[in-house]
Amino acid sequence: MRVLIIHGVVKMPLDDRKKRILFAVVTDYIMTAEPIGSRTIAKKYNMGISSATIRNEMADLEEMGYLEQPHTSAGRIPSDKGYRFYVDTILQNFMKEDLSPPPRVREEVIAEFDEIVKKYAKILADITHHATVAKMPKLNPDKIKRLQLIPVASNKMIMVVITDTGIVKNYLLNLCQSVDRNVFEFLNNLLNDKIAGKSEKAIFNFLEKELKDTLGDMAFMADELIKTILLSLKQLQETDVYTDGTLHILDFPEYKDLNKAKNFLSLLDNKSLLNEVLEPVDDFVDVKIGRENRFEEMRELSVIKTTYKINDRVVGTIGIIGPTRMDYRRLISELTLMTRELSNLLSSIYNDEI
Amino acid sequence: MRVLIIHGVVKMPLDDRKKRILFAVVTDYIMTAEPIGSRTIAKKYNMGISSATIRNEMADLEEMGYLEQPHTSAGRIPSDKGYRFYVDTILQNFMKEDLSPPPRVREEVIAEFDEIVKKYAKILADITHHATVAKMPKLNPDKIKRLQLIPVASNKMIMVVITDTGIVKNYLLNLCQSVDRNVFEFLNNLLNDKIAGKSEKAIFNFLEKELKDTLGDMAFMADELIKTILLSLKQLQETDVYTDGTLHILDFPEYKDLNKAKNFLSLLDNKSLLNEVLEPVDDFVDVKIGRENRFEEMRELSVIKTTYKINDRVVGTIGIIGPTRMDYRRLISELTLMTRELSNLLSSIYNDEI
DNA sequence: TATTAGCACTCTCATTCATTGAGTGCTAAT
DNA sequence: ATTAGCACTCAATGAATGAGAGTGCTAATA
Repeated sequence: MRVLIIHGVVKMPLDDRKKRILFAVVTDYIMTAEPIGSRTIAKKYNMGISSATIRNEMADLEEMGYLEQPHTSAGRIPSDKGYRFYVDTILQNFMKEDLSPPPRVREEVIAEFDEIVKKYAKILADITHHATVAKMPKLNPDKIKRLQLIPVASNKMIMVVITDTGIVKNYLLNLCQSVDRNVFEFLNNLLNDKIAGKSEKAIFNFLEKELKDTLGDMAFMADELIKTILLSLKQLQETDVYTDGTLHILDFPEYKDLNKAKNFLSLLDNKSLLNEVLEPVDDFVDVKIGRENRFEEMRELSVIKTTYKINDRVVGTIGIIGPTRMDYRRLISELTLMTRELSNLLSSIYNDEI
Repeated sequence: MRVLIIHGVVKMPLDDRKKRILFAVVTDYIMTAEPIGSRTIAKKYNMGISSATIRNEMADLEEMGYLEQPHTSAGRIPSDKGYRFYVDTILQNFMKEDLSPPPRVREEVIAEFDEIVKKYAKILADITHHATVAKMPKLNPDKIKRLQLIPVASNKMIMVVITDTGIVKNYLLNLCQSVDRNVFEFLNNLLNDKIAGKSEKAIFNFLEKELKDTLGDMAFMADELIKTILLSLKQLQETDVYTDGTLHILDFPEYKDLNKAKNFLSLLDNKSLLNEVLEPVDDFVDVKIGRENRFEEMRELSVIKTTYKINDRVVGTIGIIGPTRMDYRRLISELTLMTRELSNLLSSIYNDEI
């Protein structure tokens, strides 16, 4: 445990009574969104001490940075540091608890990877009444499992790219000449030989040097093929961010101010920022409170996030985002449960055979 | 022209002076969002008549239903009927104008159909500062162009469904037994023979009666195939609605009230309602003002929409949605221009050869 | 020494009230 | 038919006010 030494006096950061008062402030503020005063604490959370004593303790807590006062004659509210203390305590308790999930009945699914993740993000938003964010996997080129060209007209074909997590992307190719149908098998074999499962470097090498020669009298389609394959590589490495339940934030009293609401909603529209926010963590669950977030725009927001996996391999992140005043205990619990289920489901579908 | 007969007196609905006053009110209100009074009109739009005369005319216009008064001592604002008159006049003028579009440089595109439409909806939202809505095509089963099964593991395969507009859907199939790779050609030929381009009835017939027999010793995969094909048929007939620029509405003074804003945003989240709202029209451009919309929730909203096409075949709808106070003239113009471009682009990519 | 009661003080919030200003309808004059 | 003039209406604004909740400090108490 960290110890503060001030003026030569060894001082434990928080004695038990301070801790209880801090918790009372945090939990009450989470519920009511109103600053809470010494008298209220004394009455509501019967502590067995008078409001005056609590007043003194609160002054201490404020000095230590755990509490803040919106203005002189208001009650106190938790600071980021206060929430942090609260969350750390909660997380410790979570760790101790038995985390084996009540396994739910698995539903029948035929859906794309993204659809499944989106569905879970939606459910999570529904049950938590918060905005949720999900990040879809980013893939390495060597995760390409198969490439398939499908003819759709004499001078058009569709290229389907399949990755090891079953993600499918497709691209329409317009060719300047017609292609005979029976060359497709040759092309498909060629592409799968040279690209599927190969490293980015090997793929580039093949595209630059070998492809044109190998194609022989079909060299006219080389450019279109190269362009499309490069595009697909680029797109596979783009991560997709999905949000749901964004309108829930309008129910929070902190966003009765339209401008604040607008800023938050804009932020939730900013996919590239969310993408960074959702960088995977290897912790059990990661909580960033207020200014702990790297972005200035998020100084009044908290993010609870965790990763979802396929057979213990991290493939994406899912999170909850809201004002710093949030019910961390409940949300952490809901998030971890949903994520565990999602991971189970994905693992059972996209098992390592694919 | 329609004529009102009241108490035996033949009365033209709007003489020229009334028309000019009505237009002044509409255009001013569109800009300022403030009720406008007789004196302001007299000064700002120098009509050559006094405010008192305008006052009398406005009283008439109100009686006729073209104007409304928010409260006794406020100015007037246009009613739905007033906007309707304004819009009809505008549309007449639009019809007369030369509508040949200034053809822009066509950019290089490799993207899916949906992506292109979304991109145009986004641009439209950006330039109009309004929420835009786009409806993607709904497809008939007989528009399936190709079905392709792609093996990805011994007991897994992906089914790719391609329609005549290049829409690609894909489904992962989990089989209970392994399938030898060289049966795929047989399966692909079978499916394309029996399903691609066929009517819904013929497809059902094939799935129910022929499939199992034809498969022979691969009958074990029949159920999975049937399930997947039926799902894809269902999904192809689902229309997709996409929205963009929804946050622009928070800039309108009518949505400074958080509850109104929330209702509007929720409505824009309601895909199935938007889907109905965007039912295609065969008009040049369709404007629904306030209560002209079939939905009670939209009584204070207007929708401007039109269809986009591939070679004169309607494939989807794109629209602008906002408060009844909107700049109809400008928005109609922007919408029609963008839509014409979109149609051109789509026609050039998905020409009838596909 | 730690706690508590008591009190003066601060600050927000809701309410009230008067004022202002834009707009109207009506009437009488042009 | 048009306009000037006037009394009237109503929403919006801002100042004044009081209530209420909370604090910090001091002195009394266990």
